[in-house]
Amino acid sequence: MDARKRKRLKKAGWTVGDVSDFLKLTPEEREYVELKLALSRGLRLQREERGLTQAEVADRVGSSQSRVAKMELGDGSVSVDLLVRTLLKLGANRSDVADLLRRRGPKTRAL
Amino acid sequence: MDARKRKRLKKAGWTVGDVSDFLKLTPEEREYVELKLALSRGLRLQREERGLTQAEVADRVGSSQSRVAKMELGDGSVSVDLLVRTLLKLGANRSDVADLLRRRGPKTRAL
DNA sequence: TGCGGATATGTCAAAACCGACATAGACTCT
DNA sequence: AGAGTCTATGTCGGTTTTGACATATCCGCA
Repeated sequence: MDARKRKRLKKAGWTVGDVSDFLKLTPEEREYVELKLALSRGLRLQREERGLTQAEVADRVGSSQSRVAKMELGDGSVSVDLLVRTLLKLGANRSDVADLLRRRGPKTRAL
Repeated sequence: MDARKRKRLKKAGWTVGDVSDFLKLTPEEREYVELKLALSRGLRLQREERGLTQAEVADRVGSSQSRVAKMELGDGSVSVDLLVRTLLKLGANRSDVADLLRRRGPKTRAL
């Protein structure tokens, strides 16, 4: 990859690693990852809006701080199922979840 | 989020039992069930639009006919995760999934 | 009525997931 | 620097989910 392009991308919020990693995924895999990250971001936003800690959220939804951290990071050990159930327990409804799915992540906006 | 409770709701059509069960669910549980049913219906529609059998879909997404049947029925043993991954493998994207989530089911419209 | 293709239901071993715990890192105070 | 608070990471035993298989039920159609 061209050095100038790399520099430009970095400035725009990209890292070179992210891009090449991305390109290794099949379309379905990429959609799946992004879908999950959209829910992750939504969860973190919900929590921050309410000024809660991860431990408090964990309490509220019957989980643990470490798992909430993993949820917000889109960790591989977290299923879409868990993310959805957690969001619903925090008061979201189907339509809220649908909204989150539509939202693009900050890193992919530049595409 | 007990799977037994969900399972009791999977029967098609209106019966007195189903309705009273419905009223026993917490809001989160109901949202979860409906969200899942929305994806189930979406999957069946996708399949029927393409004129495929459950066995063919199973093949295409690396599963089995019986599991596809369960997916389309919103069976308690099927996770939202599996439904989403299956839809994506059939060519849907995040936005398509979001559309499905928003759609109300024919059975709940009468409420 | 009986056949054949499609869908539904039940079960199970293997894989994936989950809550919990320990611990490390990041950050802010004093 | 040390203590306190919050978030990130690694691991693990118990639970849930999954593909596969067997079998049953449904639905035309001859």
